[in-house]
Amino acid sequence: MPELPEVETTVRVLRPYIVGETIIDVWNDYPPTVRLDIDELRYRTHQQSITAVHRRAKYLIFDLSNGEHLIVHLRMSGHLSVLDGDEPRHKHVHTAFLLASGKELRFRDMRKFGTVDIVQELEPFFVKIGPEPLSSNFTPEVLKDSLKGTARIIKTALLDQTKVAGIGNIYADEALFYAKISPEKPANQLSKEELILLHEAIQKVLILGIAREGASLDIYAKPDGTRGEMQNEVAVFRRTGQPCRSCGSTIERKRLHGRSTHFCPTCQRS
DNA sequence: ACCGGAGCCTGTTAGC
DNA sequence: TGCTAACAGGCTCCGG
Repeated sequence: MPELPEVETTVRVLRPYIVGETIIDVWNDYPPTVRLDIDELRYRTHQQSITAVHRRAKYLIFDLSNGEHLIVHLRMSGHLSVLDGDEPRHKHVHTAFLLASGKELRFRDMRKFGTVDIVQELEPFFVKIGPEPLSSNFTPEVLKDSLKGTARIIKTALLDQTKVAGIGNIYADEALFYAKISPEKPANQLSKEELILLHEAIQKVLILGIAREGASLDIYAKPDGTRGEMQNEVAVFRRTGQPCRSCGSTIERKRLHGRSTHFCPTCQRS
């Protein structure tokens, strides 16, 4: 489940291997991944060099020399790597960008939920996406504005990418734990103090996640195949039945709107 | 305008 | 032990 820290880690590890490479062809054996006609993608990326790689929300963005932007979303099981073209493709690779150097940017995706897109302008593509939680523009006031319009429970609101960008199930649970807020509290009922705590907690867990190079709980790994370390530092996520590291209470799990939610019933009372 | 739920996938795990 | 069913979860679409 790549979330902001996992995508950011992918960008950082990939960058030195991919910037300066030139795309000469695209291979694909599962068309739904590519959100446009495959021949059009091939045409628009042909002989384009990759000038930069960056991230917005959970999307990876490859800037091309013609000014266009290749956008990849890893969704549940996506993984990007740069390998020699003569190495056999893993069976879950469904899209590959053939590079002039003979290498390939390979998109492995067991669950096939991932997407590849290309746009001329970034802004329209991200028009519905909420603020970047690690940008200097993201303040407790911005978080308050994002949440004031919704009576949904805070756990669900945090997963809504139009409210705040980049948070998924792991970091939502972790942030709510550090902010000592019940996942079931209505988002628009958070006090000013709670908004400040939640803002701080969101940044804390995302920064820690990036520092640990992501959480390899299931199949997430860095582009070079090595694992992140964040799974060793989670406070509540998938720690059901284990003692809370703060108060010793037993961590509970509850299904909220179809998402498993982990929390400490003592620390996260209100 | 907003919300909840189904659907998309397949490897792993739980349960009979 | 061997099978099936449930589960995992980000995002889009659809209906209320």
